[in-house]
Amino acid sequence: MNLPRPRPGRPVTIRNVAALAGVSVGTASKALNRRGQLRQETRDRVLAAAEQLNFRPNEAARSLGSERTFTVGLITTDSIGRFSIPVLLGAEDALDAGTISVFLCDTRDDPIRERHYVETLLSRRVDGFIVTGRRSDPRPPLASDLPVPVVYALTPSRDPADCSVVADDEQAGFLAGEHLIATGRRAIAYVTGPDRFDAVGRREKGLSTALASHGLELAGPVLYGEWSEAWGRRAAQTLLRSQTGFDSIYCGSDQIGRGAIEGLQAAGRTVPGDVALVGTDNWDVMVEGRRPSLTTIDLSLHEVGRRAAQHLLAAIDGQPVQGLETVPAQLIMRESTD
Amino acid sequence: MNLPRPRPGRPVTIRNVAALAGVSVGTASKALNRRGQLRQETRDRVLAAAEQLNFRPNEAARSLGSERTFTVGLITTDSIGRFSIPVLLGAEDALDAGTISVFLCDTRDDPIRERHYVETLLSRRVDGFIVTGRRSDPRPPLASDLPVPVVYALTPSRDPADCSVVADDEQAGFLAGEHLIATGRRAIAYVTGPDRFDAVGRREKGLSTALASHGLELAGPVLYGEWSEAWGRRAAQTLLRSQTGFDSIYCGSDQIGRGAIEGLQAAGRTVPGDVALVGTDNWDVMVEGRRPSLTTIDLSLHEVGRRAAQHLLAAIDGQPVQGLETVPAQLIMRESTD
DNA sequence: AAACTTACGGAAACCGTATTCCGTAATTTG
DNA sequence: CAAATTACGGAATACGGTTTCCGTAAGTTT
Repeated sequence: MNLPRPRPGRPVTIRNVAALAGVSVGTASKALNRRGQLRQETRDRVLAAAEQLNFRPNEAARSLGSERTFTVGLITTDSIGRFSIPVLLGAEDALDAGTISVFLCDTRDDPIRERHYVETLLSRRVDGFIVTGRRSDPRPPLASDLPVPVVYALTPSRDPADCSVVADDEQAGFLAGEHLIATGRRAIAYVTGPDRFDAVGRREKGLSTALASHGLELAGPVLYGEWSEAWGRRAAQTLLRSQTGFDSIYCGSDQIGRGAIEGLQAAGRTVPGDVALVGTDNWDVMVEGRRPSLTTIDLSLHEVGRRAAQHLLAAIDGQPVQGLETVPAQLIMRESTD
Repeated sequence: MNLPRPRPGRPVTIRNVAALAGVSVGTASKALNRRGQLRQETRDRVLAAAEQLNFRPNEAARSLGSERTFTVGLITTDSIGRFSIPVLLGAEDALDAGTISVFLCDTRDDPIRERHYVETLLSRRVDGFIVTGRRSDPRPPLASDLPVPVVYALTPSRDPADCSVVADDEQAGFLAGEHLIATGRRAIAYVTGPDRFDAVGRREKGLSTALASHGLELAGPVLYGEWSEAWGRRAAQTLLRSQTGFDSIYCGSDQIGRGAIEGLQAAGRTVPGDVALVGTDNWDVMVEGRRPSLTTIDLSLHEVGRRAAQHLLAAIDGQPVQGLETVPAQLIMRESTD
């Protein structure tokens, strides 16, 4: 056999363990992986040797034989922003259970970087990809004919055959509408971001559906603007100046919601007394930053990430899922509605 | 030679490339890596074959021979929060230049998870670790006698021999003080977070130094509280009620700063007319959310991450750096000071 | 006690790539 | 034109594991 002694400064190999335990490499491997038929005494001897040398098997070497690397690539297009973080953490939750490690890559919306990362990760033989981004608008597929499965989280693929997990924007609008109606509001306005965002339209649809089912219509035209507090403030003023009668607002983000609260209060209106408000995102800092705290719709991004990771694991396991999955949103009630 | 044809559904190997090009594996390897002495025609033939088969060398296999994996572990203790993100992005910037991939692990402040991740990443033979967290208080070293270098970013190691890169809290306080004095303020109050945070004390020290150099002292006792807007509001009221004369406040976070602005305005004071304010963190959403926008101290966390990664690269390269490095903060002037 | 199982553990092949060494063919030199 | 270089590319080996195959020794059966 003639096995080597540990070389200082270099990682301990299974050969060193085998040498110390006085067995062959093959036997050592079996002992460490609880395979094959070995005497208990032999197993123990090997395990003790491994322990003593602080042996850690080289995953790269293992994966050479075994098809899988237990590694996935997580590609985010938006610099790890407010939206991708919960998705990322949710994904980590699910992957962790399978003791899978995550390569994180941030493309910063640059297709060239994206291409480069995909290449790099393919060289590392990741078992699959999760792709996420800031917006819920569809994006082009990562690449055609990749050798490993891909799941899109939050930002779906434009190809309907790909597996995508997204938030339920339509239901978000619906929940907001139902809640406001249930708490006695009848004249609901909708203040939101730029209308080029798909989410903006989908939420309107859900909101309108809720209203229609009670024989109501939106109070005034939809107010499109930016996703900012400043826009929320201005929109509130606009609403007050216009002759639109309204007793509540559904806001497309918590930032808009917070701005709207400020705008209303500055004009002497009370919340929720005169006007009730529902935001979107459940962003702690915005929602709790000011009195009254903001009732909001939580889009369950953590769950979006978790489901995406689960689908990826299934696909890696040979059980791919196709098409779009929508994760339910949740209403979180706070002080801005009653 | 007898080389195999590509097996469908399995990654293309260098053998397949060699077979297609009609050369041996060794020759194919040389051609692909621009090594050895080969006829140009042969190189081209191999490269063409690789191209045609869409060959990507297996990094795991490569790293088996070569000491290095071009991979580092990034361990964050705080669920990828507001503070670790810029650090992380800065690190990515620096690592990207070396085409190094990043394993991201989030320990969620759990030492057991941390231990587990370290083991996992060591098995994957990462070339080094970057450790980051939420607070600037020192933490215990990642582990003793790790076989690879570690650099701490933002959160320094308790062992002074370790390499840590941190923000300059003392200078942050100093800059705030100098700026307020330069703009004509003489009575500066300090509203901040819990005094168990090291950063709180260090900023006070810097602030006091600036004041002392102009023959001034802090206006009233330091107001310790939470890192929240609510505390900022309350602290403003407290200051107004107390008989402390003050014409400006240095706030330990932008959230506190924003709350303070609200508190002052609610009491009829103008900012910066009656009271000037400087915040800390340069958190866009807080700083720009409300008029007047907030002058603040940017702790250069992105740079902290970048430097940490650079030190790690150097250490991996055999040029380790020991001890603490402090990255300068920057004053960002906006409307809350004049 | 001879024949047959079973338990145990070693040898060897394999995973994908890089590298060292060496033989052969082509080219240059005397 | 023979001898000495040089150019080229194949074979072998190493990297760190896992797995298959097989031989030997021990235990069981009749």
